[in-house]
Amino acid sequence: MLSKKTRYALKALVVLGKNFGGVPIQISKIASEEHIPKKFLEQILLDLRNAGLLYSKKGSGGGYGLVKDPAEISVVQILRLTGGPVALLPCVSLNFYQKCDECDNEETCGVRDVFVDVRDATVKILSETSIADVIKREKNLIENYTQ
Amino acid sequence: MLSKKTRYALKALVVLGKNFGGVPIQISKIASEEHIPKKFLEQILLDLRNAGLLYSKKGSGGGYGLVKDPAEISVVQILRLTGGPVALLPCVSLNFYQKCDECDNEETCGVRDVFVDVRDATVKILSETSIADVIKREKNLIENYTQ
DNA sequence: AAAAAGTCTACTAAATCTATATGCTTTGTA
DNA sequence: TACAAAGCATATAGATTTAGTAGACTTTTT
Repeated sequence: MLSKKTRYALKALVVLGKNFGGVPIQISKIASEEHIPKKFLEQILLDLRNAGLLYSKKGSGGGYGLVKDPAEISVVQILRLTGGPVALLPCVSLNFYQKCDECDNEETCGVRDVFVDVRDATVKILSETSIADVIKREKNLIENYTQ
Repeated sequence: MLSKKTRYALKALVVLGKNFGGVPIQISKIASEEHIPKKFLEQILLDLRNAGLLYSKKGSGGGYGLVKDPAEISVVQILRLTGGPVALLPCVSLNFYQKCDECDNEETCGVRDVFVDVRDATVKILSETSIADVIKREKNLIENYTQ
């Protein structure tokens, strides 16, 4: 399961992605639109800023904006920045690997082998999907929904 | 991430799967072989028994065994029995669905749409993989490893 | 100067997960 | 028949993680 932090980050990035190229958007605006606790969102956006994904502007008329084109930001990147492992087992994680306590030899673990496949399938989808793609999907869904 | 409970269950089922058709295996044997805390494993196997997956025999010479052929037990089934959602978002889970607190309309949520795809890919792999398949994978890994 | 907005750190509350403890029941066997 | 082996069942404790809150500070604009 993704953490709330990750979900909130994705939601916020979609908002910022739609606004790419425009004037900065305030935390409080994103928070109220997306029903995210403001102080929590503050921390999250700060992390994303410190990771170089967002720029910020203080003072009146300030707020946050994307540094890069939303087409250049993949969903998997956000999961890794905000949450942690994409894999379902620590011994299978590419970026948050941890040795399996109970396995004598994880090279020959059949369970692990299955979850390597799951990880690969998941990473494939999430690395091929950008914030821009999420926005496109949303548009398509809205079109078909109101028909 | 899978819980320890789920991992332990899978490990235990692999042991029991290899033994399918033989005499019952004791909790303590599985626990020591697989480095699983015995009392914890007790609870887990009890759950699997109550779910109809295992039979048990009390008293001397007792233990646990699979009720069904390991080829008939899918990995996804074990996750659902022991852990919970396979999906990465509650609003996307087939068996543990929960409404998204922050979404006004989840039918048109682009983020959700992406994680439906991820869920489908994961469920496909894990429902096509049985305990027998895990055992086969293990055998293949061992063969290639010792070469 | 004042207000708007982000920055930073610390803390707390709640939930969940992992594991342990204790006593009970059933079954086989000496 | 007694005893030991093994599972059954429930309660509880400890640890960890997550989610959210608080408060004081800095920068920028008007």
